Parts: sequence; structure tokens; C-alpha cells
Amino acid sequence: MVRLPRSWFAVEAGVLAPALIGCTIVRVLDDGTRLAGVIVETEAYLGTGDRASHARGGRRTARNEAMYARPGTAYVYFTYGMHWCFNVVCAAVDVPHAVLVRALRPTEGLERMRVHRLAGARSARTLRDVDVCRGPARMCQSLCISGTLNGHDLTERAGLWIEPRTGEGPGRIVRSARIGVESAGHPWSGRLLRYFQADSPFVSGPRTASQRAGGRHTG
DNA sequence: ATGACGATTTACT
DNA sequence: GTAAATCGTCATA
Repeated sequence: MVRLPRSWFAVEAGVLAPALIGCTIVRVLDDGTRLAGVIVETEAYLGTGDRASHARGGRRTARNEAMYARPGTAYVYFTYGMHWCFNVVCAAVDVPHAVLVRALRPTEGLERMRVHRLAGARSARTLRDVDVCRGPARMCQSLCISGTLNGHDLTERAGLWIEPRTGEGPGRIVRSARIGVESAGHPWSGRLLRYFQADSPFVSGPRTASQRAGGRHTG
């Protein structure tokens, strides 16, 4: 268990977002259950100038305070009255850059994750493996990530951390516009700040060939 | 005090 | 494809 150190997160979100692809999120529940998955999709939020960011225009409130904390802090927020989303805070103290983690390929504890997803479901239904962590709120539900982890130090605290890439590497990474930020307006809504593993079935968002073609190659 | 709005997901036609 | 679910947060008054 080698966890990524704070210095590794001390880069701007546009650098961290693609670097996180292929890294592993590890979550250990209070009962000791271990859950993990490889990050396959992220989005960068570039700070006060980014019209799609919660920190746009220098906004600093109780809700987004964690965005201004040290690199390697978790920013977990509640949205749409029912969903949690998980971000990795980066850059520097008082520079509110963050990377939204949108999807994982589960590697440990898949069946426990499935239990979390189906708990409280309105209707009994089958849940495909690829859908367990496909989408930012689905991922949080599977990993039991909620507001209690807002401000959590990913580099030092138990329960939630990130481990580096291992072995074969992340494969081909492509990018696209971020999802759900239309209201940010031009040019921010269209900037290519979403990064994902090409050809991974665990990635969220548009799934047709034509829509996937919107993604562009990157390093 | 009030109203509009989500970095989403699900169900339904 | 469209619409509902559901409520904390924030800007405005």
C-alpha cells in the first residue's frame, strides 16, 4: 500500500486530471471492508477564473471551503438534493483547483459496492458491473463517500486514499468537454477538461461511436 | 425570507 | 428521447 503523497497533488488541475487516470482509489469502511477501483475518468476545474467551478469568481463559502485547503484534500459536495460527488483538491493552499473523479473500474469489493448501490433502490433491478462506479454520484454511493469525508486528508488519514499507477499503465487517454457545465457558457463549457480512458466500458457519459469521436487524443 | 439552481441519476414514453 | 426526484446553498431583497 503506497499512497500518493501531498507533493504529487501540488500541481494544477489540468495536469492532475490526466495523471489520475490509472491510479487506484482505496476506501476502507468502518467495519474494515476494503473497496477499490482504478480511475478511468476525471474532470479538471481550474480555479477562480473557471466559470464552471464552484470557486468561480473567488467564491469561498462553507460549502466549498475544502477547495482552498492543502493539495491532497478531498472536496465532497452534495448536489441535486440527493447526490454526492468526490473531488481531489490540488495546486496550492488558497488556490482552489480540483479534479472531479467521474468513474472507476472496480477492482476490490465489487459485490459490497453493488449492495450500496441497490440499497434504497425504488425498484429491484439488475446492475451490470460496468454501471457500479460509472458516474460521479454512482461512484460515491458505491464507495460510501458522503459529506463526512469532505475535507478528508487523502495523504495521511485512514479510510480513503489514492495509490499510484501500477504495471501496464493507463492505456490511451482522450479528452472532451466536461459534462453538465453548459451553464458556464462559452468558452468554459467547451474546454477539453474531461479526461478518460479510451475504449473503457467503465467510463460515464455519451457512449455511442459518434459521441465518443468527440474525444481527442492527448499525451 | 424567498426563489432559482444545480460538476446527477432514474424512470418512463 | 423527456421529465421527475429532491433539498442544501447562494444571491437577492
